[in-house]
Amino acid sequence: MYNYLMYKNDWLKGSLKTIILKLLSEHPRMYGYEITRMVEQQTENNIKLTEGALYPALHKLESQGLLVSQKVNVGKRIRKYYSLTPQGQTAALQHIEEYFSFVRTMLVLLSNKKPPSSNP
Amino acid sequence: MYNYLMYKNDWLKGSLKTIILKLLSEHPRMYGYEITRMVEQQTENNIKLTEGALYPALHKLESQGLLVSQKVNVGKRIRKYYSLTPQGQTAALQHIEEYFSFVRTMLVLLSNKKPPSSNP
DNA sequence: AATTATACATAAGTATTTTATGTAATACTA
DNA sequence: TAGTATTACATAAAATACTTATGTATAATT
Repeated sequence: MYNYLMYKNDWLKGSLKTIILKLLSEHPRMYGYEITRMVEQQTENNIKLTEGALYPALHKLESQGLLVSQKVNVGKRIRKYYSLTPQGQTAALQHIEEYFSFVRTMLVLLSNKKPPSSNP
Repeated sequence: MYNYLMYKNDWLKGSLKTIILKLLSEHPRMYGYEITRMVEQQTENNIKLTEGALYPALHKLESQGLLVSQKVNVGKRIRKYYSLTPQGQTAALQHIEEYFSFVRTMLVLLSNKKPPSSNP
């Protein structure tokens, strides 16, 4: 139905980790589905995460020790809540800082105006 | 020696096309090596394109009709100059616009502050 | 003479994402 | 109450883009 994102380009590639770390740094614990919903809500449906990308990314971050998960029964269904480990907290802050730095660099590159022509 | 970029992350993935289109929209023609140099210069070495990524990207943009190339002999060496086709010009403007829109969206997501705690 | 810079190119390997598929409970609606 | 949509997890094949490595060759510098 939907692509990964409204933006047809690949800009979001590599930003999934950044988004996950950011949301978890603002919320004590979240589960996967909740993350997709919150991203849609906060970006007014401009960014839509796909499950096929999100769940493996969460698993990887957990295997790297940045996240821990906890399964919680909700009725007969299971929710898997993720939260940042202490290591993950540090990594998240640094990661987000670096992202801003990256964006600043890209904006320098993309905001550059054509240099004045050498003709008078 | 260097990675694709100083930023160890994958944020630049998918932005290579954007960078190429931007530089070519500001310069009537450029060749690959020149693009890598200009990106380094303008980003103070924060972004370094690798040839293994750049050349295939240029080829692809050309095959898509956004660029045309022209080989020029410089001494005994060959330079391959690229420039935007009319279609490429339009695409570049739109692409860069969309990139800014994407960045704005990401910044909304990543600048969100923790909502005030419900405790008094 | 040797190294660095210029200038192109491709190919194997890796990583990330898309797309598709699967399972199952719960909620809504016609 | 039957069908659809939503919630909620997961994985696997295919596509894609990039890194890393390699190759060729000229020109400039040390």
